[in-house]
Amino acid sequence: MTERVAASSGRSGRRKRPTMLDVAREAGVALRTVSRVVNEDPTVGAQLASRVQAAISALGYAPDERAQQLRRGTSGTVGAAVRNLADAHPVLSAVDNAAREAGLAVLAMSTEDDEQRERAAVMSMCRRRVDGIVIEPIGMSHDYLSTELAAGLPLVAVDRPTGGVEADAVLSDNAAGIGMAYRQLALHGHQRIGYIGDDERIFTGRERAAAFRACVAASGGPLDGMTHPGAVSPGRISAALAAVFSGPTPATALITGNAETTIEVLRHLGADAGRVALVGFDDFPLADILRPGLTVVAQNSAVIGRTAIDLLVARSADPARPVQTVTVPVELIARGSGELPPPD
Amino acid sequence: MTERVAASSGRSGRRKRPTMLDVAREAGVALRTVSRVVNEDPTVGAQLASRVQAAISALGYAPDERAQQLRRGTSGTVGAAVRNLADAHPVLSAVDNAAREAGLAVLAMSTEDDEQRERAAVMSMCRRRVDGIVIEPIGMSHDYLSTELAAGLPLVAVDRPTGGVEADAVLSDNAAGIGMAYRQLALHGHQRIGYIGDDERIFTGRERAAAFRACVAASGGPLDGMTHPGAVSPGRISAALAAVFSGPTPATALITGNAETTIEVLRHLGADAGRVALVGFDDFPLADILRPGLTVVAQNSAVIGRTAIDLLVARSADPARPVQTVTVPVELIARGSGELPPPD
DNA sequence: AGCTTGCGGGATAACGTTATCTCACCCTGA
DNA sequence: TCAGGGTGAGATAACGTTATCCCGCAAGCT
Repeated sequence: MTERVAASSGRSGRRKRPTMLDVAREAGVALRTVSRVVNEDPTVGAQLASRVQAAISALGYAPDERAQQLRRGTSGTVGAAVRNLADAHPVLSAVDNAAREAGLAVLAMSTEDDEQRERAAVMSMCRRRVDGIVIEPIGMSHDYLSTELAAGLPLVAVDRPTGGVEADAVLSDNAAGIGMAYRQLALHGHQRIGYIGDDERIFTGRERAAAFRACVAASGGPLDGMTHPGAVSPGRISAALAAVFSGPTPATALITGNAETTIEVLRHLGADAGRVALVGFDDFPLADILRPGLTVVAQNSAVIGRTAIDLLVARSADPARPVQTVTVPVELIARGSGELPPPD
Repeated sequence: MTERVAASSGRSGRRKRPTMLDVAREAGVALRTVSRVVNEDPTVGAQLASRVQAAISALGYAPDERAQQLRRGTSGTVGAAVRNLADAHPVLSAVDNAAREAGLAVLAMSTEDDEQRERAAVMSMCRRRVDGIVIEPIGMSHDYLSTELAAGLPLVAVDRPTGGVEADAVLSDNAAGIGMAYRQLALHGHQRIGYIGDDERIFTGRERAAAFRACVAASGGPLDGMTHPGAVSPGRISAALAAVFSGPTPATALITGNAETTIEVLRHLGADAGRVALVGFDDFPLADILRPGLTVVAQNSAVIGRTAIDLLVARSADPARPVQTVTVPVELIARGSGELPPPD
């Protein structure tokens, strides 16, 4: 790592920031008048206002939002406790946009799929007195939030419901998505379809595996050895793949339960990836530049994010409104991999 | 979108949050004593402390961090103004982790590559009195920050330097990266190499294009028609590709100047992608599952993020220290696409 | 002229915390 | 018995805003 020290001698040390009082003195008016100008109170005269404005820009004054929040009692911020900040997160982006339109800033924190970190992040948000929290729940139990909820904290769960406490939630239609994937493969001649997905201890893993089993049962297909939920680790994926594609009646097609699994499966299939019919739950960037293109069940992140903020704002306005769960439809995007015929 | 209204009657309305004074009354002690207990001041007696603790948990009290910040004069928060929140952002993740270890929370805001939004985001952070800002600069000029910088705001630019004001910066070694890419292709027999990259109005686009030209000049190769900087739009990429691969001496290999360009190029190449030698600047998830695997020049996001926070903390401790620019090495990851031989 | 009205603008008290100062108290030593 | 120190805990003043109250002043009315 190369370090280059610039010629400049740096800054002039930390001066204290100008406060409203400084502006008032500079403009020769009372403190309260500066406040009025900042808040565009129409009762202040035009030439006096411009004098204050001049003082504001002369001093480079910017109001301290913490003090405003403290005084006003509202923070204008929503917390977003998301699983991951490193990977693509279209829902967070949608939340950010919707929040901005509602005049709210977003305090995003990563939970890294860790229950302790989720709790730490959420409690930190509470201490900051955010106006609401959007959470991708990790843990099974969110009892630690019951006091905050009772105090009126608007909380919206995204992707999975909260456990132990009642809160608004925005979920994707997991069962419908699995159904779409299954029907698409069946439509293209597949009778033996395998499923590899997330751990059933996780809500989405549970819902999708259950939906898959229901599809198989409904179509009268063979059930045993076709459903493989579990943690996303290279070893387990490899074993699951071996199980699905071996035995007397090997699968001819595969449904993967989330993006991570899909990618790990593709990694294992390697050069064979083009030969097996595959539909993945979750779209991801670059799914379209694979050969063949990857057929996916895509969640509608934009709608999910916006709905989450809508629910947050609604609860904020009326803390007593009934708890609501919104299910957002998913969409099948056919790109080729799900339309491959069986080997025969 | 399906809506389901749960049976529950919702919450009990918004109660006011308990304050330190409430705890003091509950425990029958003075306000100041509660503060001492919260801050683990050892001068408070054991049984009194436990009595206060009991009152705290009975009331579900959590200190108001805004008031603490106001009083203490520090916010324990760093702002992160990043280009994008929707796509993968390993640097942000590294910043988040490093900041957490330093006891700082991260207020992440997206600038969406928009100069106005960058400014709005940064000013909003300033109003929140963050202890420092990590920024991926968008605009050419950051003069609007000069007052804040003079007031001692620690500012660290990441990926690109700030314009018009002096600030610490963490940059990748763009020239070395382009050099690595060029040498790798030359090593595998390529003599005519093309470059498609970002607009030269953008710092990284400028640096990388310049480095590429220097490589070509140094190896005595043909320069004209080989360097194609510009905005990343499907139309321009398509035109650039046509230009590079046509004419009397078409290129046999390609360097792409950033991840966006790489992906757009792959999209255009389609089935031919496996036939052209390609090295991309920037690694991205899934680059390894393409066929052939994509050879890339990878930036060290983890080091970049950590260094940014280190610089921030250092400047916070000593506002007068000289401005510093740290250059982080890049790494070539050979996965196949950069090792393809020329067609002959 | 004296009174009301309206309006621009100033003093002051919150908001919830922490820092400084003060004080009451207990224990020790002479 | 009393001085002296150390210790635990309370009163009070900030931090930078905004909200409430109030006042001075000019104009319009009788």
